[in-house]
Amino acid sequence: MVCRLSTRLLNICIASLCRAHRLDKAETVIADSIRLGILPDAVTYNNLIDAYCQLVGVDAAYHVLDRMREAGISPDVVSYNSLMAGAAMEGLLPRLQGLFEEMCQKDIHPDVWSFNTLMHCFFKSGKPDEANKIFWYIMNNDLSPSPATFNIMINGLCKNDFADYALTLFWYLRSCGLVPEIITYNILIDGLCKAGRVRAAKRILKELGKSGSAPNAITYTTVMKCCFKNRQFRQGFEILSEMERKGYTFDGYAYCTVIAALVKVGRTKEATHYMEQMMRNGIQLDIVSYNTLINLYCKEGNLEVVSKLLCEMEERGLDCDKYTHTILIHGLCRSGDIKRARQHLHSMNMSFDSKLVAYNCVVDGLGKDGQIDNAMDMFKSMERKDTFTYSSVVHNLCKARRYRCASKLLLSCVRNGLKLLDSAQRAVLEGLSDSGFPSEVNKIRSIIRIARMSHY
DNA sequence: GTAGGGTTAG
Repeated sequence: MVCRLSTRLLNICIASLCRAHRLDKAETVIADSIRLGILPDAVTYNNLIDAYCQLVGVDAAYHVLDRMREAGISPDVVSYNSLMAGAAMEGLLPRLQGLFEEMCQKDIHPDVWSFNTLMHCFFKSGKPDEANKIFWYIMNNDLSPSPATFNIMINGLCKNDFADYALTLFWYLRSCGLVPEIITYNILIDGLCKAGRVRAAKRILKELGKSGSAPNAITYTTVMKCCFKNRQFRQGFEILSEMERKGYTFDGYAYCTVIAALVKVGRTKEATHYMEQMMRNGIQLDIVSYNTLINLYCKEGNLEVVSKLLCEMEERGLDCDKYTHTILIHGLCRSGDIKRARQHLHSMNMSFDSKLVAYNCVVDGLGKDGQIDNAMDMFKSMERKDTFTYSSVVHNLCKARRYRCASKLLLSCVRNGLKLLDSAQRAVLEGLSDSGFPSEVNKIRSIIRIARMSHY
């Protein structure tokens, strides 16, 4: 009895050390307890497996499984579920499948958690069909789906362009005896917003209001972000005020959303206010918050603080990502230092897709600097181009009054199934008509109309 | 004891 009670105390202690990321200390406590005759049980090891997965990696966690067996304790479904969650977190689908098989071979029956994790990893690995199969396996084999089953499905479907299917599942959920959670609403609202289905998202938000459960800070951040993405800044900032009025706690996500939006509309003073508040509230900066702050200081032209932040990141062992580089390149272009921007772009050791936005910045920077031929050269050298690449070049060609060249690009853009930004399209059409090519204008208009129809 | 929100180009 005493020993069992002590093991429970040991587990409470280990759980709290793991939460505090103090793995070394947890190991010392376990070793000391064993010396005192207090033996760890399955819960102790499962806690440890979970912590190793999150803090070190699934391989390190697997060693704990070996130690568990050596201590005469059989790993159970929780041990395997934790390991599989670790593999899913690292996106290691084959590893997860291996663990799943190993578990079945050892006659440990997978539960709905195991299947949920498998489904999640299939989605993460870009295999929505496989995930869908698992979902229907759960449904058809009476494995009692949990709310998480639906959350993972709805999230995965939204992120893989199946927003309609996600909506259907949302309405279907109740007939399985489940009630949507706040997470379910948040996932769906975000998914629909990102799919451009703002009206459907509003309907779900209304549904949340009717459900009796309250939106949380994540709901607010999600909806706010959706407004900003659609350039509805006024509405977005109204949601911000409401969030403040109602006393919601801001975390790093909320602060970064607000700061980035304020920077985008040029309200850097207010952005600085929120940044200071974020610092005062002791929010730990991660790579995304550093990028947000670097962007703010770039916009203000305070390059001294930018380099200070970069040093700080390095000291803390945080690597610059594509966003950091793109923000810096954009900052250099804006300050008129196109040469350094180009150098920085070429020093980026990443895939072309990760560099696309940075390329767009430099192409635009060259055009704005009056180097339209250099801009065209860079444009031609690009492996892939998007709406922004075309729009920026077209805009700059119009500025240089090279309307014929701009209209050719506009047409090739349409042929590639891309839409030019309205402002760029207008610039071409107005330019052509002003410089005496009205028939050209009509031709382009009808080609655009036909292209749009064929895309529907 | 899973699952959700944040950063770049116009």
